[in-house]
Amino acid sequence: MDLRLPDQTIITLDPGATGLQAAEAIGPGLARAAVAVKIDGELRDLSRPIEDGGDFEVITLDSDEGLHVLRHSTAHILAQAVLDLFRGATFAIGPPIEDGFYYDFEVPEPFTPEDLEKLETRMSEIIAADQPFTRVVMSRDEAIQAFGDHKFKVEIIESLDPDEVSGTDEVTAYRNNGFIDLCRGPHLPSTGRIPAFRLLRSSGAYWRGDQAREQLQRVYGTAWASKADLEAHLHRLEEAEKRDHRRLGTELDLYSFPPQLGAGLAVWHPKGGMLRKLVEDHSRLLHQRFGFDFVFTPHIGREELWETSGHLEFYAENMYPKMQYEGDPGYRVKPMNCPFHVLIYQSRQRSYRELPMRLGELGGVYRYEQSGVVHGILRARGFTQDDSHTFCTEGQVADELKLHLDFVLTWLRDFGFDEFEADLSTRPEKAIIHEEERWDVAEAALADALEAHDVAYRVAPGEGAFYGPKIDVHIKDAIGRRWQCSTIQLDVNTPRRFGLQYIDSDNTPVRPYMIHCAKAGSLERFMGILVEHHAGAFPMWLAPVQVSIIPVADRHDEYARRVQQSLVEAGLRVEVDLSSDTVGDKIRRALTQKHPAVLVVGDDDIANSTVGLRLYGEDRDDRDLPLVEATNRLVGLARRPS
RNA sequence: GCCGGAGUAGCUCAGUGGUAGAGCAAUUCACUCGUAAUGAAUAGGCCAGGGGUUCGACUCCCCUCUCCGGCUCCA
Repeated sequence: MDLRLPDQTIITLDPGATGLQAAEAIGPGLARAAVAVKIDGELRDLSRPIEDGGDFEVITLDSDEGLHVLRHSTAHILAQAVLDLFRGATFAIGPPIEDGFYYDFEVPEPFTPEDLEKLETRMSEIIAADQPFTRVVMSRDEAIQAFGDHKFKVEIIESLDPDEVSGTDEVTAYRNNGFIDLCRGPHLPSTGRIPAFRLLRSSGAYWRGDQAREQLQRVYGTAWASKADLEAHLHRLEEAEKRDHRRLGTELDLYSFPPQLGAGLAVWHPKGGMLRKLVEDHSRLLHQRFGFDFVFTPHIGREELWETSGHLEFYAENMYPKMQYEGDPGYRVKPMNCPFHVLIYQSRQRSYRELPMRLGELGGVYRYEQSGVVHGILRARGFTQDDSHTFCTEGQVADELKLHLDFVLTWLRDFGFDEFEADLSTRPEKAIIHEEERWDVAEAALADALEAHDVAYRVAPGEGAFYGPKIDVHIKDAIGRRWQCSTIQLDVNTPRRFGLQYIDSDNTPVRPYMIHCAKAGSLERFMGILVEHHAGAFPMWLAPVQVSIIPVADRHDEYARRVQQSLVEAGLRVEVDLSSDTVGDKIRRALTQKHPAVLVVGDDDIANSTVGLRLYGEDRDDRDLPLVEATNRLVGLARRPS
């Protein structure tokens, strides 16, 4: 049989040769590094015979697929250790995930940190024993027999679609020593091939993610191709912790979450308030540039409004309860701005000549999030949407969607994000919408808009809002994490529910389409992402304090204040450090606060009208710089991006 | 909401069934200094809140609140 290698060379082997033998035929070094092989795109164990030729690739720990195999095998060993050490434990599922793996168990008592240490020790013993993994093929009935003591495994076996697994009524399992686990594989040749792993934490998880089902104990771990890689990964986790927006919020004095306010509710301190103002200003500016008019609407509205909009039907669990005095109709705090904008549209009769009508608002909304999910300002109960609603004709939909996408991408780029991925979410099953053809038009228009902007996207079938399909734009931050921010949703339902119409050129009433769009999503969440993305060291145009001035001694205070005055007149946000600390201490404080620019002024500067300039992130300073020149440079650096 | 962990000075954290500790920050004084911590002194606490057990609770038990890690959900 012939195997075609990735470089297109062909090697010829006897049929039935194993993947390992094939790797040896290529080279002994490769064979030693091999953890699995890939034949015609299918990952397989090294020890498994190859019957027919095809495209062949050796998988090592240098690739994501190799790490996937490594982590999957490590998860098996975790399960093996748990079953060894905990009487009465049974195991559910244990897949590899990004950067690691987890395994879910049903155990009488949750795992403690000490338990994790014991498990790591046991796993190390299993790895040291270098037990070979053996692939076992069995019939479904045999498998149910073999896993009879483990109810979750039996449930999995019974739910497997035979056609999907192998086209036969067979399932596979992997055995090492006395331990066997149901698994599609592939696995490492033996347990000794795991170079480095660590258990990270345990937590609760539901069987199949269903709150109504058993609560299991999930153990998270990670595994890497080398001890150095593991250390690097643990270091990255620490770095992520250092840029945690809650920690930086305290350190940089941006915002806090007073317990007296309740979960998910933040107060913004002066520096955080400045950050907000800058973000809000930019939002208003771009709205205006893209042809949106700003509106203002109240925080509460009659409950009836939410009945009409359908939110009480679909969204009630996230809404705060009704506020009502005796004899009045009862009010709800708004979780969304849409119905209010609809009311503006409806305030008088509309003509086709007025469309598209684009209404924008920085609207404060409140949502009752489950207590366990609130997370700083990334997931709050009160937040501000940079919301807009566009009313347009069917013929305008495609162009409007393109304009909205353009707006969204401009916004994100201005804040320093330039890697995007989009999800196109299509009609969900729960959508109780009669105008199906409108859904089809809408979904096609969104796909067109994405293609017109050359944004990579994937289709998420059935994940649209109940009122229409949507595009969600995800950004990648400085340490590679993906965040969902912007959303553009085409709404075919709200105009119908509110009976919206406009008078067309032929004097007939027509129902408009509606487009919901949020660029940041939640301004607070977006600012949290900004804090983590920049690790608190904002680009100069966003920095609450742009320049701090440090007089060397207190006889320089007056000059420092004059410099401040002159920079403020140039439009900069400037602080002077008038404390009696040493220069080194003041510098340290300015750097810790991540101020973009530091000006040190002393005797020479007073004599020559100069300053010493040091920029954040540059470990050097520029002395004897004429103040005029420094001002020009700083003003240039502080310019907003678009 | 569920599972687990936690809450001690503004921040980071020690501590123990017998009257509460450190570092940083703060305040005062001295120092007046040229690019990441000058020194000394002072002040600061209903040990999250409420019940209980106990001669005695910050410590043990129960409830509530808030936070953390997940599940689930989502902007």
